[in-house]
Amino acid sequence: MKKIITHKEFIKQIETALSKNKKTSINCGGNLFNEVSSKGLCTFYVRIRTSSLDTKKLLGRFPDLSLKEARDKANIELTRAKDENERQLQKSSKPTFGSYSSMWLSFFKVDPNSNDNSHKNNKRHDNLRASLKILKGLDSTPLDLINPKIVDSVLSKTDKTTGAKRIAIKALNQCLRSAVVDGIIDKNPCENMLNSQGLIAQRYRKPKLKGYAWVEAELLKDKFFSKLTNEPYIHKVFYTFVAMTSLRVGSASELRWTWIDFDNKVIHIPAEYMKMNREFDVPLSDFVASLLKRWEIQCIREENISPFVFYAKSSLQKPIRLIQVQDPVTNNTQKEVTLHGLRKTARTWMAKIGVPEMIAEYALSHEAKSSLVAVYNKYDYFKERITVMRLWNYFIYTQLPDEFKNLIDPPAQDFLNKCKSDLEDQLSKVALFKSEH
DNA sequence: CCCGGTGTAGCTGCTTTGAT
DNA sequence: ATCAAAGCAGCTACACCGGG
Repeated sequence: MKKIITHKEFIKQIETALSKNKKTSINCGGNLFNEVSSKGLCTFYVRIRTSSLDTKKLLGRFPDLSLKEARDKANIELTRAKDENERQLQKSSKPTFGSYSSMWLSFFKVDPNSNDNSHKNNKRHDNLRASLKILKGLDSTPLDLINPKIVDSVLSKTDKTTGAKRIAIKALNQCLRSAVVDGIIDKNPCENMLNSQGLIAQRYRKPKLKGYAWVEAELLKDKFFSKLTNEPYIHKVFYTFVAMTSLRVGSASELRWTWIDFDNKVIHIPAEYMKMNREFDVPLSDFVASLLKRWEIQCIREENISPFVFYAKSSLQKPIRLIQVQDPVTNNTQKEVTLHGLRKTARTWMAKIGVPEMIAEYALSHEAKSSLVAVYNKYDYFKERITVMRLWNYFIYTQLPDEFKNLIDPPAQDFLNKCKSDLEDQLSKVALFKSEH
């Protein structure tokens, strides 16, 4: 290493260099040197040499900048370069996203020889693999250099749908979270990539939905039933059943013939098939009874003997897959109605015809508003619900197109008349109540 | 190559808990 | 006593896959 020269020596060298009228370099030691140009400009430079680069950086000109000042400046630059280099070295020691993610992914691969995970399959693994494929552009990036901006630029180059990209970001986050736990990176900069309000987040965020879609009861015919007239028999029975009983689709899909008591006019649903593990009795109206009876006869005629009222296509021993009945509804109604939304429809209608809050809530199998009431009030309003259900089912019946009405034995005319007058009575009571206030 | 079946993620809305 | 946040269970959407 060149020894550090003194101020006196430096001045002397500058003078000789200037007199030469020729480009000369004066080495001042410690990576600092001064280049004297042919035109007499004396410029200080510091040489910065690390593993990745070898360059000189301009510090200033003599005599504006003294030798001492230049040396101080040079030292600052050198230490900064050294730090930078160390960070770079550290960075490059981190594994790349490609290598880490493939290791991470292999964890989800189900080992067929292990009897521990016999209930699993490779769906999850395959889905994650698909997401990582979308992020292939990140494979050569070290883990600690991944940030939302880079992810965004990689994603914008692919032609996948926004939904697929969003899922890819979720997968990326899961992977990076694992990397944090493994101690490879300190934090995941993409953690809030989908949650924050930034421009990048907005590009991938899912538009918020306003609850489950539903329509007013009066629109059920046009917006729901009429759009499903071409569905198979079993689906039509399911839709009518769900609309009339206002059960959750999960409970309805599990319905077994043994739960239905035609004699006592009740459907008894065991606790394990209801939300919150509460057993639930549904009053069986004449409409629903007829609907189910005719369906049962049809099943026997077609020799589809199943413990389930709504059985799966794949096996008579399995309940119907919800997606089977769900998809036609979402597709045919242009997402204006969902099966769960029918409960809202029923609840709104009941409020409109003046059914007391308590009875309506029980009809939908909701817990009483106050837990104190729930503890002391064991009465389940079953008797009252019989009437409510009869009126609601009569109303649904009036909403059914012919293709659905055919599923039910034509009720006796005087029964229909009674339902009609009962409903009108109830409506007039509400009208009176309204007019007095 | 399409159609229907499948598991999972994320979301919704009810229920419970906790704070005032 | 009241209200809002957190927790939880169920619902829908999504992407994939295998069989026709």
